[in-house]
Amino acid sequence: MNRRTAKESKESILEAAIEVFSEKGYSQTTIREVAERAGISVGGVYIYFKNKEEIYFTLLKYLLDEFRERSGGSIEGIEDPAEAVKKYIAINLNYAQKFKGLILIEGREHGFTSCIDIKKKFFRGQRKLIEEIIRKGVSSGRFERCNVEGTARVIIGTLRGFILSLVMDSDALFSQKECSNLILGGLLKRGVK
Amino acid sequence: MNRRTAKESKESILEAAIEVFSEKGYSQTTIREVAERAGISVGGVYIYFKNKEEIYFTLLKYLLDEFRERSGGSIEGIEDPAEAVKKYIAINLNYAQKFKGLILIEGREHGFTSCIDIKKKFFRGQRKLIEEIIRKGVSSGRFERCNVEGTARVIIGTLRGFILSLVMDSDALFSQKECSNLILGGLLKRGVK
Amino acid sequence: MNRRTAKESKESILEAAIEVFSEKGYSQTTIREVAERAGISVGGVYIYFKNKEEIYFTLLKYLLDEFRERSGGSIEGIEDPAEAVKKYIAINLNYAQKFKGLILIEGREHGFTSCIDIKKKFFRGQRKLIEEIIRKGVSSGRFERCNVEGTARVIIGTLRGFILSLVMDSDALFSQKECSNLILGGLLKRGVK
Amino acid sequence: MNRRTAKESKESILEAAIEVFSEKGYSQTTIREVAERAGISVGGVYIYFKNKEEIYFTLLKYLLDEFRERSGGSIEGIEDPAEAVKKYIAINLNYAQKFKGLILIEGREHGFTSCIDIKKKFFRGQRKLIEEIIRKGVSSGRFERCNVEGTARVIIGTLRGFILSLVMDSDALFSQKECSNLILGGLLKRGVK
DNA sequence: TATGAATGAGGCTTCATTCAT
DNA sequence: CATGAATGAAGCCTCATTCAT
Repeated sequence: MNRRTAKESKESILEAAIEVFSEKGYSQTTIREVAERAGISVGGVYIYFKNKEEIYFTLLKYLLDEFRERSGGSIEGIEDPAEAVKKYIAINLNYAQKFKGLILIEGREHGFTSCIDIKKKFFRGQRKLIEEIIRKGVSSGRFERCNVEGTARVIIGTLRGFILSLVMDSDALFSQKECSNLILGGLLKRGVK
Repeated sequence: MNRRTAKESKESILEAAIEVFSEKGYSQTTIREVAERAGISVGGVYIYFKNKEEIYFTLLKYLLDEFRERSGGSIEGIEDPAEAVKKYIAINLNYAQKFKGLILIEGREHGFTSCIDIKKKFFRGQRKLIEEIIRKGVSSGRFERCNVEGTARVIIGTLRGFILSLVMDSDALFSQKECSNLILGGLLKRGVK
Repeated sequence: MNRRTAKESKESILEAAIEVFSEKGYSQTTIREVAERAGISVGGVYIYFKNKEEIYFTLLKYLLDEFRERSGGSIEGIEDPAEAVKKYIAINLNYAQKFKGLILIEGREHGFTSCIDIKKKFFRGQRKLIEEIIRKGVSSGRFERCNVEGTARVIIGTLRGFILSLVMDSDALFSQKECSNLILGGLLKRGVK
Repeated sequence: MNRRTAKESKESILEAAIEVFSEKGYSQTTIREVAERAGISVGGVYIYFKNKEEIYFTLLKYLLDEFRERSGGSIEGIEDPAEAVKKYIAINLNYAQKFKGLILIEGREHGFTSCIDIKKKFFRGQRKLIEEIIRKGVSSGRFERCNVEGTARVIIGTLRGFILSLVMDSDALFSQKECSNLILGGLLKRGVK
């Protein structure tokens, strides 16, 4: 018997699940492996979660919520929109490095509507955050006038791409600095028409 | 019975496999379904391919090669580096829309070393392509001076992110134009220090 | 914590078990559900019963005993054997309606020797009861001369069939009256040789 | 590999399934055992049947159909309604002895609507058969005037009870003769009352 | 080559039973 | 006595792969 409390057990399962899902993806993750890493029996997992999907869903929800809070909080006080963008990028990349595969990769491998919904909501929220920054940047004159919504979408996409890169070629990363530079400055020469 | 030549059979399997892998991902794809869509028997598939992994590998190789050729060719003659970037982005997004899931998503779901290698090589090649464009842009004075390698990496990452977005929220796409605008122009106001 | 005495606990488990076994059959009944309906913990059940089989066995024994007493008692004073048969049929059908599935259905689903024995003994007892009635009927001239044992067996079988019908097609029941009529009067025309 | 044709395999599975379901009931029957007795692998069973339920359903349908045909056929030509009843009883008991548990017992252990429907239809059909015999017997003057539908219901129930007895106390059977006697003649003395 | 029945390992999930608290 | 987390065996089902034809 294990002396852990129910809460501890549940958490150890979730922690193990983060690891395994991140390493192997949803389909390749077996409950057995999650259980082993969590130091619990296979049946024990089912005390806390109805099924594999629920583990994934719980995890996803938890991580997205945490990220939402964290990213929202860090940016709040920043006046300079360029700084806010940099900060937002930094948080994203750091968080992603930590929970690699989990957050952004899986998405079509299993068609869980619940997951799709929660993700859409999350990305919509993030887009609103970026849009706010851009809008502030534009009205303060720091940013070029642009299609705010489209640009926000592009930035979100960009960051996802970064994270994907993190996952796939774990060696060949690019720096946050280059990333911020590109997004803020673009490729074209200043002053050139 | 069957009129198809060996080559035709093999190709029909690959075509079916593209479809199914794209729709369902690697794990969720069954040989049976591939065989059915290819109009061949289950056993027949194993005449042409050693196993599931080899189908995936062959497919990946084929698509990456084709893309490499196509993207290389389209850009070759373009003088204006900004145009070349736009063109490159357009090709990427079009191609991705066609073969969605296949190219970029799967990759960690199964740890096939062969696939990892081939992908790394591909992305390295693409990066070189971009680096070349950027370098040309910088030396011609059209682009800002910048860390060429880092920037290329970022652009590649960006495009992956776009493609990922295509796959995940198939509704909420952004336009190629916004994408090009951001990459070329950045957010910051022109002429501003 | 719990105010119940041991006896109360045990009884509440048995009551819950009657319900669940009747509703779902032996195999589909889970200890968890019995425990829940009894308002006790899973482990608590095992304080009072060695295992699932023992619960079933105890229950069966209890119900058969109760029925034996009840049916024996009701018939005892009745002089007219036809009335006694009617009464016996009525008691059977009423009791069955109450504990439907339990008594008669399960029985082969699990091969518990203990249960088989107890059932055989019960049915032997019931047969003796019927035989007694028939014998009395025959010697008093009310009943046709017949193979008493065989006829008793048939009647017992008949009643089981009724009860089975009760369980299976809970809508399409037949009346106690028709049942008594058939058993008492048969199909053939009176007076006809 | 097995040389059997698909049809042979499917049949051997069904034959094995009849055996095991009859012996153990639905819940206690494992696919593994059915497969073993059929001389096929576990996976092989699923080539021919979607799942356990489908095996059961197929079997049930087959047996009911066969029985329907057989019993209908045997009775058809018989003029004397009393003979027809005897014959019907004989067929029922013989058939039941052969396929014991399967046909009539299981029914609530699993709540497969498909099975419930098919059984109801079957029993309705059988009832019509009996009703026809009784009606003929009554109009020809051989049988007492009676509630035809109710009586048919009782007879069907009676037979089910017999079969149940067959299954449960496999030793203590009663004879077909006693059964026919009771149903035809009843207990009450001829000419009395 | 081509077929498709067959295999069997392995995944998910359930549940009777145990045991530390 | 009571709890309920934990165990682990066992069941159903899937599917990549093989092989007799």
